[in-house]
Amino acid sequence: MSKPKAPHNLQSRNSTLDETDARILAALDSDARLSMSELARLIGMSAPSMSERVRRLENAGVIRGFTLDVDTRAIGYQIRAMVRIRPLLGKLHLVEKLIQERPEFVECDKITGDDPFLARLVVRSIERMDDVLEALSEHAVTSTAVIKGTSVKRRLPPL
Amino acid sequence: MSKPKAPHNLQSRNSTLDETDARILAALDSDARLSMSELARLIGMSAPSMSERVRRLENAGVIRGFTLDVDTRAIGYQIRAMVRIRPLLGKLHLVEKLIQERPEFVECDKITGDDPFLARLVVRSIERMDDVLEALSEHAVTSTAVIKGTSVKRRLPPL
DNA sequence: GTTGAAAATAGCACGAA
DNA sequence: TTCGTGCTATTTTCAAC
Repeated sequence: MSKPKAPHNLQSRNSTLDETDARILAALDSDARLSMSELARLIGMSAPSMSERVRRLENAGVIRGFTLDVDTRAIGYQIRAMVRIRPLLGKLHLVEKLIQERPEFVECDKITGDDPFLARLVVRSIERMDDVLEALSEHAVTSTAVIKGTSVKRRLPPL
Repeated sequence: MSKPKAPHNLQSRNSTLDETDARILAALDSDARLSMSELARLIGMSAPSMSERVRRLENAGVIRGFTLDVDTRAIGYQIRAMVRIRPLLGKLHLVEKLIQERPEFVECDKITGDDPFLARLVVRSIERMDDVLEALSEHAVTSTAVIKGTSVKRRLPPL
């Protein structure tokens, strides 16, 4: 009775997610601490199968981890900003190291264009922001845009 | 094995985190699915107390939620980019709505400066990226920087 | 994929510092 | 208040199918 499944391989490559996987990811994205049993109930299958599916998604590298969404304001970090960083000639690696070592930079991507780095900065106050940027000013030119609000909260792309 | 706790209220305001809370947040940030018992073992306290602390961090709004870290490449989204978006005169709200309705924009902040929006875009291919940007071109000017890599993976600010 | 039993865990009431 | 203990309900895991 092997019915050849339709090769609806919509993914451009890799780990083909079926619709169940998509629903699992969506559910876990909204609450990563859902119990496997509850998740199984939601999707409509048994707990052991659910555990196995989730484990597979982890092993396939689709799920990289389970993380926290922390409100940095609630712990005293009042200011968030996006900072474009252009190291002076020959200082690319030094500047990258400085960014990595400054924990107020909570995220940093390497990007194409005039400014090699785009970093997310979280600080307790404007004064502190100035300190952080000042520390870079000897080695890089920075452009800072303060975050006024959020239009789209982090979410998954269409599955 | 109890250490005398000093009221070192380091937070600039709000929800004072003690050192235990900081360790809890750090542990959950690296694995948000840690069981309360295991977490309790790590930190050195009983499971019920741990549950209560975590619940308090949630109620205080410090922990906003538990989320997934998904590798979008592993599900076929090969390209990531940061897009600065400047709506044409009078089109601010329209453009914001367009961004929100386009699921490939997985995050968007409202920022100060010439470009009101800075969005993270995740697409399956360059061609698809062009489609998305083209759809905005009638109402906004965009500047796109493709992400080549990561210097700092999302992390918590110093606690 | 399922079921069912054993081990681990979570949630609750209650008492101690 | 915050934490610990002991109890019960739930969940996880492992085996076998």
